[in-house]
Amino acid sequence: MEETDKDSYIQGDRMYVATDCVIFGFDEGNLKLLIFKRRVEPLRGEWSLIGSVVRLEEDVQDAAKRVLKEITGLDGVFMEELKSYGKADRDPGYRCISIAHYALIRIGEYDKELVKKHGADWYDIDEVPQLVLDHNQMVKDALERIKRKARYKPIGFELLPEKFSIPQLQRLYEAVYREQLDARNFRKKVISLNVLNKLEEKDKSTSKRGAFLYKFNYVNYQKLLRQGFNFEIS
Amino acid sequence: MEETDKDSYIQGDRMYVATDCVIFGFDEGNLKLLIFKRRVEPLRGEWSLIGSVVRLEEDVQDAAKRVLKEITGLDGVFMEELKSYGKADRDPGYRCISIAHYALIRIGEYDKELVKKHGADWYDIDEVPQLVLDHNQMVKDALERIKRKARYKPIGFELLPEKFSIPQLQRLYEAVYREQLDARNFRKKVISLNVLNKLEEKDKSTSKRGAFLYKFNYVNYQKLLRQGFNFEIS
DNA sequence: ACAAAAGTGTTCTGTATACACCCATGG
DNA sequence: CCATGGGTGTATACAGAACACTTTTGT
Repeated sequence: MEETDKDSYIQGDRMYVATDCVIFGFDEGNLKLLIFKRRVEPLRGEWSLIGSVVRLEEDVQDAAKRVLKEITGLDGVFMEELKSYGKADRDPGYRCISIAHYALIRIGEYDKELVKKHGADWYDIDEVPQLVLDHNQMVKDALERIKRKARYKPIGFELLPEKFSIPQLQRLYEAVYREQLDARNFRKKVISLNVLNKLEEKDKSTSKRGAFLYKFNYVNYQKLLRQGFNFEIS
Repeated sequence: MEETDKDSYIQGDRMYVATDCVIFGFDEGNLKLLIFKRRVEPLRGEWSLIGSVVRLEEDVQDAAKRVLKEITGLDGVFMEELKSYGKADRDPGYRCISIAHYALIRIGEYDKELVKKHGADWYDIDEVPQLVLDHNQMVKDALERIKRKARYKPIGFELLPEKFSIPQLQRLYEAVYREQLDARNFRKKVISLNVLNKLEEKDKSTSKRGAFLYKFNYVNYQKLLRQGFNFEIS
């Protein structure tokens, strides 16, 4: 389990390596963060990112994937190393460095039972409570990272369902950049990249008229990547 | 010492945390890398990045700084975390993850005695020999990082002496990007950023006419950072 | 019929790019 | 006097930014 691993190891004379996951989702126009309330000492009752000690025989990256899977049931989603948190005094209990990772998940697809069972919950990114240790810093760093990353990688598609409308995509970018975008310019830009396949279907959930749905075209995206391109949108 | 720390700790039942430093310099139009030849087992005689185990009471970042200082005598130079290398089998001897860092140093300023004493040497970035473990991968990753970083931060100034000419700066960018740049456009671009103070002096080392020297204006650079800007040069 | 979101084009402006010649100096 | 690298300006193309109205349809 995410918390017990760590706790069962407490000793004062050695270094522990852990990983903590900053898990983002997107829903109803808001960027969300998955956190959980600790049920065991130390720090019982405090909000925390989800993490675990890295096992001796386990790749660090695999540990992060394991954590994500344990709490959301998901694998194969976008996940990347953020950075390490290695201050000697970051954890008052024992010497532990954390290699933080961040993940972008489709908020419709996670395993709700599992999340509930672990006492985890989604928080709007503006309403994240105080977290244990340096976890708020991790969230801040991860946010900056995805903001920057969105400029050269189409990060948004990881967070949306398979079929999505252009206004939906725009709301996502607005949530990440924290600014309003011009609908005409936005549409022009994303369509010009040639990585969207328009479907016949419409999404009628947000308007009477309905917005056409699109799918992300991974083949064209690969081509684009090879050429090098700029996804800057503002 | 950079190697002995690690070696004196060998045990099979625990996780070690190390740091390895990718140290770049720039000289005579070439980007260079500082590496050293191991003098003790294991892997005696092999080329390696410079690294050390992170001490129990030491911040990871401080460990990286310590390593850099031990071998070059420098501190206060630009140094940043690259990423972690956490494969369970990356080091056949024992379980050790490495938090790699990269540094950009002024090649005229390091302590030559110290470097020599450690068996270290500068290699042209195109002529780096095979290194131990995953160190070649670290170098490759660091190179990609500085290439990308150069697009939004004026990374070049860390590698040049305090006073430098515009052609010198251009050669540095050419070495990092691995492509020829147009001298007129390059000059136009860097001057337009308003972060260079022109001096009266000239550098006559590369031409008879001499090229005016400049200093980097950190105050204006801070202003620029606040506005957000694009250092893209090509 | 009206409210509410989706969808559509054009103009302007700034910036990146391409490109060729004169300048200053030491030898 | 000439070889070598330093320094300068202009024209063109392209991409980002600003901007307002029509369409659709459920209620």
